[in-house]
Amino acid sequence: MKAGNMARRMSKTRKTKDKGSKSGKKRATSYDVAELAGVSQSAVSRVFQDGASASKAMRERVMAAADKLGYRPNAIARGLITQRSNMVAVVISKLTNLYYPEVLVQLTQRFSERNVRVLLFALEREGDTGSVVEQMLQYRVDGVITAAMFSPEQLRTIESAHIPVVFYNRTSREPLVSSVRCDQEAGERWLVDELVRAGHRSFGVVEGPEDSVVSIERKMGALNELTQLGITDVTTVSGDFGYETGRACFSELVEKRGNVPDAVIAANDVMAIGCIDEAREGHGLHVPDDISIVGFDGVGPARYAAYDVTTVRQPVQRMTESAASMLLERIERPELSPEKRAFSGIPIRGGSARLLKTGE
Amino acid sequence: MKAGNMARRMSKTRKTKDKGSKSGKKRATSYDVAELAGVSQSAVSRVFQDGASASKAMRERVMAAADKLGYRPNAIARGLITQRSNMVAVVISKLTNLYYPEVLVQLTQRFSERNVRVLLFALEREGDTGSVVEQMLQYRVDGVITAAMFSPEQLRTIESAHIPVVFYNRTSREPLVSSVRCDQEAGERWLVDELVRAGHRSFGVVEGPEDSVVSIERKMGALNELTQLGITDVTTVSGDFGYETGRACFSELVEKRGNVPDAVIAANDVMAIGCIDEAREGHGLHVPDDISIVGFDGVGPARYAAYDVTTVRQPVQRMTESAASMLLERIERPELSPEKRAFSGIPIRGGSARLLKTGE
DNA sequence: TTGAAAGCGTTACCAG
DNA sequence: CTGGTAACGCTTTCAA
Repeated sequence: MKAGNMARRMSKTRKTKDKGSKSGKKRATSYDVAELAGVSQSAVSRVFQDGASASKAMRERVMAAADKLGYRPNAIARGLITQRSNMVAVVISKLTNLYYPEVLVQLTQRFSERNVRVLLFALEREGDTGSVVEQMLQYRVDGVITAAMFSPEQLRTIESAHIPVVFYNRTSREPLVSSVRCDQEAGERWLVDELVRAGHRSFGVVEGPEDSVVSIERKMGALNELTQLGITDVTTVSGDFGYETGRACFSELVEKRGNVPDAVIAANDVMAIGCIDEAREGHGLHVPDDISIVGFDGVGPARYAAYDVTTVRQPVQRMTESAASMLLERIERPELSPEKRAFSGIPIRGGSARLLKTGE
Repeated sequence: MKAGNMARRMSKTRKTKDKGSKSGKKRATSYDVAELAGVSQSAVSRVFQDGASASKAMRERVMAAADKLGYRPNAIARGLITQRSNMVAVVISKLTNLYYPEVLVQLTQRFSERNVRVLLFALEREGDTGSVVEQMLQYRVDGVITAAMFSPEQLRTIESAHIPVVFYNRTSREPLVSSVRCDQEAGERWLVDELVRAGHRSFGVVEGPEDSVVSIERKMGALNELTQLGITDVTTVSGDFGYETGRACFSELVEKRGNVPDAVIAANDVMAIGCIDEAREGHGLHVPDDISIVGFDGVGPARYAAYDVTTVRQPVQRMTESAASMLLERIERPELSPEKRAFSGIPIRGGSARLLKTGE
């Protein structure tokens, strides 16, 4: 029973011999450090842990040996024994509104601060989720944040592995999953209310890709509120969240109606900008005198002087912060029940819509 | 010597007993599958490998058992024994031109296709590289793609761990590192040449953050070519790649000069757009009749009708593809020497600059 | 083709 | 506080 371990230590010893202190071929292990420091391997392990018990003298000897050898604890090996990879999966797809590059960066930073690494998955089509699920499970991620949809079956697969999931701006019908989202219905309601208050009566609605949940939420939010207010002159067309289809949609809208509506509600800022350009160039209209155009998101270009889009900004910072902590909490305490958080968007009164002054 | 292993198998057996086929508490291992299939653990391992030798019968038995148990090979354990994590680090920073959200997505997809996972690192400040290096080494990534700078010392640290590195749009003075970049000097040269050919004689140059290598390359590319052509009436101001500073820079430029230059060369499209807005709104100028303004990157907003920026587009697709394959090649064959690839940008003649017609 | 056994580099547990 | 030893879940010889 001891033989095995002796053999191991011997082989270690051999390895250490045939390498200099720096440029050796294989990376140093805790055994190498232990040997150099003249202590046990367990001691080395403890020195590199958080709540470890190690005397000051020990700590110093070990540290000295460690950085002489360029030793770094192997996170892979650690993950194997602790059953914690300290990695979370972040899933995005083409349909994910990447007009916020910050989302990814901020999420990563939030996790970094808490000593958690991010394994990034990008889906070509939304349908690729299958292999992604497979991969995250193989890599034993501790949790998942997804801005893409998973099928109920995939969700069950993940859940059966006891991996907590947080949806980002994707509300799932499943009641038992956690999510963080911007309250898009409320945002659309604000936009519609303001437009109607200012006298707009006929509307065009430009929706995004048919399979985007975000787009559907926004469209329904707007349509419901319009109905609520008794507005029936509403025409809907759909694009893909991109600038070009924004332009195309505007023309299609006008053609379909046979006239220009009082206002256009676009599913996002980029399409709103497309609409503005097409209204101006393609139809000689003045924005907002002839027509009001509003978007959603509050991305950078919406603030460019040429557009100054009236929109609702997503509180990205708070959303990412929230998503990260919800996930980490659930990793720490798996018994926690799912939770859905919705953040209100921030209304922005730009020059692209003719609204009443605040307080009027 | 045998005792240890017996104990192991016994404990496995026990575990299997107290769990149903699906909702058990712990995840199934190859031992569990082996037992259920009535074969050895090695056999299971082989079935889940690529070039393995396993009879058809065996394969079927094992597969059946495996998905009854919801078994998935543990990539962490595999990495430990094979010394290959199949993960690469991708490093970005705030200064990284994230106006291309695609870069990250495409890189990730390129790696995915080749069965390699991406570990994402985002730096708050460029200075944070220290802990990032530490983390990538701890996680034993097989390679690194970085769009942030590393100090020579950090570079040596990584190299001494025999981890190949590819720089993305960061040329390093070090001759021994691989890199993929857009040839920004050439791009700026094209812009300057076209402007001068069309009669522009006085210039403003708007550079980005002082510590951004990309910005410096672009500025130097433009200044050198201007000098080359004998143009001396050049004023330089600097911003931070953002829209607001683009606007501020334009005003600063005019104030500093006491007049309006014939053309402005901005370090990127976003600042060019800022300049255009400020020229129009702040100074009542007409673009391009009163002044020509050019940018760099070829981002989406540069194509919006209100700006139509004359610019040079980076061939993002080819660059990411190239970066990914360069890195994977070097992971496969560590003896390969470093290589630097520069891709020409794609000139775009937009309406923001008064240029001669092609062929004139 | 198959199975037994030895690691991979850690942490966890248990005596001293 | 310290050291010895058993996992963790896999791949990889080496015999059979």
